[in-house]
Amino acid sequence: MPRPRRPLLTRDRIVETALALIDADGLGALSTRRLAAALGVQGPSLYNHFATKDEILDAVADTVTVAVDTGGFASRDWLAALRDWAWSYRRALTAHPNIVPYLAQGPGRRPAALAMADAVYGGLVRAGWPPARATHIGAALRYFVAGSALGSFARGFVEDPELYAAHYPHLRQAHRLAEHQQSVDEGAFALGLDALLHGLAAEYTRTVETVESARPNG
Amino acid sequence: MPRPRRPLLTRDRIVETALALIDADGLGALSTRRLAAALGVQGPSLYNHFATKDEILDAVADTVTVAVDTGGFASRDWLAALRDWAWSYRRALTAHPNIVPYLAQGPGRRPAALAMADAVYGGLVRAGWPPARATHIGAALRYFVAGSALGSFARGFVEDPELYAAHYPHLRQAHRLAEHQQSVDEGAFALGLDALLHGLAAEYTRTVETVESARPNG
DNA sequence: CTCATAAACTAGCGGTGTAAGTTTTCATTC
DNA sequence: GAATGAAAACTTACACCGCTAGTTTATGAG
Repeated sequence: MPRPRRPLLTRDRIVETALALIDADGLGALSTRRLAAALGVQGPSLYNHFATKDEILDAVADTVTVAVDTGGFASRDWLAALRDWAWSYRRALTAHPNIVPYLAQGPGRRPAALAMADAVYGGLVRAGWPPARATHIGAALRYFVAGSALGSFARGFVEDPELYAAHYPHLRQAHRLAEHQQSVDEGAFALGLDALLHGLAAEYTRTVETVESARPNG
Repeated sequence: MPRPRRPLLTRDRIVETALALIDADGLGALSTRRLAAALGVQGPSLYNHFATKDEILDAVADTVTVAVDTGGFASRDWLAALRDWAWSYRRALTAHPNIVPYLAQGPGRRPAALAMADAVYGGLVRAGWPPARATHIGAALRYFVAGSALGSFARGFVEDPELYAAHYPHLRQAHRLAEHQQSVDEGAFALGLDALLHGLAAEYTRTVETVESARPNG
């Protein structure tokens, strides 16, 4: 087949299909040939639209990040904005858990990931956090969200009662974790996020507010 | 070469060499043939000692986990034990960052990972946390530690000043993050961990201690 | 001494990412 | 409207991947 009258592929169609395949079968199951086949095309044709497979994955990762809402930093106080952002971030990642290991490597050059970092960092600095602190807070929350979406804690345990009964006295019920996967993971996330934000709020009153009220224009 | 007089391979030697290769060149660069070559042997010979490549990676991951110290749960109060454990866990992972994506998938059937989960969960329950809460706390800390070791926050940003200057007003200094990688990542971890533990301590006094003092044997 | 097992080998299968070169069509320019 | 260059599909091919099968020989147990 030579060049078709209407292009068979577009970047958008490739990314969309790649995400669907990753969601369905996992990151490891995405090969250029399988992706091409799903698009009704031969493997190397993809390289007319992307330079490498990683470039395709970057695009997929960025479409996932686009769904993250950082609007709170423009309209709400920093603590509420952080909470909203963290939950939105988590929802975006858990909607496509199989791409998270790739996405968790950092923003790289992906526009949506950079825009997100920009909004979070800018919002924290505007709220009065020192720049270095703002970096730390953004990083800490990213650690937590990425870690929570990366491997489901609950699914990480094998469903094999005998394995635990033998050697791990406190894990007798661990094989049941998979049943309640979603509630375990979400409960752990909610608890951890609340604790984290609680601690940050305390730190804020201890450092930022104190310093500001001591300044002439505080 | 037929069967040698003294075996050329042992499981330990394979695991040790695999970890060294992963540390040096990354998880993706570990192939059975390259690993075998580093051991002075042909690729398929590895399968006399391990059934699959994943089994090798499991063994590598578990040797990394062995270094995590959970001793605090036997000797210290739960909050100090959590802090010690989290730092020890982080040190163990950041010593071998390239294996973290594999390790972060969960304990599976790896003995050291299961023993760690057992110690943490047991310690928290013994301190008075309700079992469901103990699960959440262990998971939340694992999220945070794994996320922090997974992709270095600082290294996730590309070293390209122009990229940021153009479109991301608050990230003008982001290209410098890589220089201070270790201090950024450690600072973010320290801040986040302190905040998390601070929040958990507050939750403890609010729920566990209150309930215990209300009980006859409180 | 016998013999099953262990531990190396070689050969090979089906899969991978992607480079190279071919063909035809589209879009632009003279 | 013809010429031309880029675009978008193709086929072929390379080096690598995890792993299986079958071969050879040394070891260790009965």
